[in-house]
Amino acid sequence: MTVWDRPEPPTRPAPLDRERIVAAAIALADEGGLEAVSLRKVAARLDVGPMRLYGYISTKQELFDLMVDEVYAEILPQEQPGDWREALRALAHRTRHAALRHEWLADLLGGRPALGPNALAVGEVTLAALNSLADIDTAMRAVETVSAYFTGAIRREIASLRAERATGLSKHNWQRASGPRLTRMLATGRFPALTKAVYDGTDVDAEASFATGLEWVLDAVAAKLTRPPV
Amino acid sequence: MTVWDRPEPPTRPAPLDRERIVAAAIALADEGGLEAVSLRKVAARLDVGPMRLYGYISTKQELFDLMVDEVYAEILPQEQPGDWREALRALAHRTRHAALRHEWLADLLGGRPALGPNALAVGEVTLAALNSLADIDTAMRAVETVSAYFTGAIRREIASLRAERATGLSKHNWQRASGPRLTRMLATGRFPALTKAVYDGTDVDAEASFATGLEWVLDAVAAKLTRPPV
DNA sequence: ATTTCCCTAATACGATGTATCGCAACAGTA
DNA sequence: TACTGTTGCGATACATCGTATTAGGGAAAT
Repeated sequence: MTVWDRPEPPTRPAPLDRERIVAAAIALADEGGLEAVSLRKVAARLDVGPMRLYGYISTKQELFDLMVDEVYAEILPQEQPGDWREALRALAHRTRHAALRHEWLADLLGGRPALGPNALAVGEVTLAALNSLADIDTAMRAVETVSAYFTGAIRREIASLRAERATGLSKHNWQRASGPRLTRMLATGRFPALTKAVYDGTDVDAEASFATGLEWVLDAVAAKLTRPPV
Repeated sequence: MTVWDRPEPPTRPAPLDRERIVAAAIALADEGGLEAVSLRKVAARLDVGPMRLYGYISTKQELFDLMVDEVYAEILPQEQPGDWREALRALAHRTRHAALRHEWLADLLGGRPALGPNALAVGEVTLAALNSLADIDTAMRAVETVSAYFTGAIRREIASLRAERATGLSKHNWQRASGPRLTRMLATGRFPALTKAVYDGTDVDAEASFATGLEWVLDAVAAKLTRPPV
């Protein structure tokens, strides 16, 4: 019996697992933003019927959760950081860089509790860095405060970045020059402080402004950590 | 010619303006969250064809922008606040309360630059409160830092609130008791700091934790404002 | 060899955002 | 008063989406 006589084996279904699914979804999101992620497109990229995915996730939201946790793996520092301040600073900057690599992360950050394994691991090393310096409650408050800051700051930065991209102008230049409505509103004189800020404010690098605000918040945390040393 | 003889006048199209549209959209969002807002449903609530809305907005995203700016009208304080600290504190708390009234705001906050008239007005009074105390750049940094904090904190709070609502348990109790996977993961011993936080941490009121973190950040800002008095 | 069962793919459904098109009522002119 | 142009509204249409349901076919069990 030659090869020609034997029928082809039936096409086996493409092997699949969550890792592959999440990777495909992240690739789509990196290319076209969150809105480019549809279960149908993810499935297509894996040569699979859309319904197949429901064996691995039961809702699109769960896919987003998995994507976020995958990014937390990038955020998790490889080596144990030095002191608490370095740990929190690193967490903030690593999260920011992850969001710059995966802008869609900004849309998801803080949107729901992150309870995946990698997110937990990040939480663990972060809390651990504060272990010996404060009681648990203070430590949690510190982490939450810093996290709130950088979550909000990252979201704003990505939002500005997208707006710039959409208009093709830097935010500052846009406000000053062609944003016609804004220019008109500022010209009304009803917003003197804003106007001064727009025209006289220094254009500062996004990373620098992020870092500055972060150090302020870290200073605040430091004050609370050392005040009652516990 | 009696009334009976005269034909009814032709049904005039329902009068419409942005205000009505936005109000309908906000009502829908308050009832069922952002995902309950569809142009069709907004139109239906106004007894109008869906396409009619495109005379007033050109995209669903624009409707969201209008909704957000409408909420900024609630956030704008009625009386001029006292000192800068009071101004920033009030801004934070008023935004938080607005988000508790309109939970969907948390999904939109920081998602894109807020440039509507009410948002600008809020920005104006906020910046104005810092006018005499710092140069423009410092003032902007202060506002941005505080805003980043409360934006992130509000998002987290609403996210937790929804998660609690979905499971019917307080976050703390849920972690401790029935969240089976989380309990199992903590039991592995791989997350000692987290475990301690979950089991030994005090359950604190959301508003108190928001306020505490806020005061920390305000302390930090105060330090930077007074250091170089300018 | 036959039957059972599970997994896959196909089909189906209701909903969505928005483009397009045709019409009907009004304004202005003859 | 008849006619014509214009404007803006509604209906229809389309591609897409998340997901429920169904039917089929290969693997495992008998």
